Amino acid sequence: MDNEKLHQDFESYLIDVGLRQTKQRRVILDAILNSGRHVDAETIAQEAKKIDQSIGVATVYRTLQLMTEAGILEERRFEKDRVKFEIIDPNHEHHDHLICTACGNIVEFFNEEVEELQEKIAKESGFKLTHHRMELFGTCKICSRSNGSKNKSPSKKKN
Amino acid sequence: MDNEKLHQDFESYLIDVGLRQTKQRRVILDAILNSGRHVDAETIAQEAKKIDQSIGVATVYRTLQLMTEAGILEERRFEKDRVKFEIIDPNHEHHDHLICTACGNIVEFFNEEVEELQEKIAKESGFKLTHHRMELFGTCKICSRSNGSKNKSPSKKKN
DNA sequence: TTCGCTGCAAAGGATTTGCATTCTA
DNA sequence: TAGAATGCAAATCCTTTGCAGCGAA
Repeated sequence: MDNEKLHQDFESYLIDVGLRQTKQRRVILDAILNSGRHVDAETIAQEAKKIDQSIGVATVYRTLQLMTEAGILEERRFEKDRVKFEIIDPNHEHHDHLICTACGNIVEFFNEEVEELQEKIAKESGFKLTHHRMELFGTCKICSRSNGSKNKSPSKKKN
Repeated sequence: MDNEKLHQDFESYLIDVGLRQTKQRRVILDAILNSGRHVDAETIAQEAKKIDQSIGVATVYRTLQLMTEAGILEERRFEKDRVKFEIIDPNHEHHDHLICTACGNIVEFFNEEVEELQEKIAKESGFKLTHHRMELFGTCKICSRSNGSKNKSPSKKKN
């Protein structure tokens, strides 16, 4: 992932729609890049505060929404409560997720057959697809091996 | 769908786990049956109040959770905020959903290839699947035909 | 200088919880 | 009768909003 390009893409978007570039927006994008894939707003806010203590949560939420509109971020709702954000890499295709319910680990995968099948199913029902998601829940290799007796708190592991 | 069987299944579950049968629980199950597939807690609560005015929302939420644990209800999170509930018909296989983002209509579908593919993908990553979901978003036949200019408020239609 | 952006705190909205009371088994 | 279940209201928790001051263009 090219961090510099992301900053450029975001700034281009801001100029396009007539919005302003601010220090906070740059800091928050860096915070996201420092936080790993699939992170929630709170984690991003904490990371942003490490760079600039004065940044408020409201700005983080507003910026996250803006970046989603800009198409550089995508919202994911794997869990009941928190929304997680993921950077869209324009060089990679759409992907889906495998989620380990024991340790919380999330694995991304891309499968051409799934993509084709989705289009086929939509067509059969007369739907014109805009987007889709496929999420597989289960236990990952490691957690399956440890027999499910460990790793009691899935929500603790941040990724 | 056999309403009587559902009541029986739920009561069997209550007995099994040592919980009590109450008027409210029966009423709430009837309310769900009266509300259609994919309804949120608020709608169910309203429907329940039609039968028994005194039923509180807390009881509805607690009962919904209980029924989910009992395996007769499943939670669905198609939208950002509200959780929707769907009765699990034990005679039918697992299914996935097509969601019209214009009118809010939800179409259920079952596709054997999808099921097989999911298992295959999980196996490749060493995951043991417990459950999965596939959601296709787009515009349905009717909304596509009306050119997207109508049906401004997807959230209004309850189903 | 304009008016978009920000931080702060207060507001929202769905869901949960504490508690005294009611009711099932 | 025990203690599970209920209704009510207050509490949560994430997210959004109002507003006055700040700062980018």
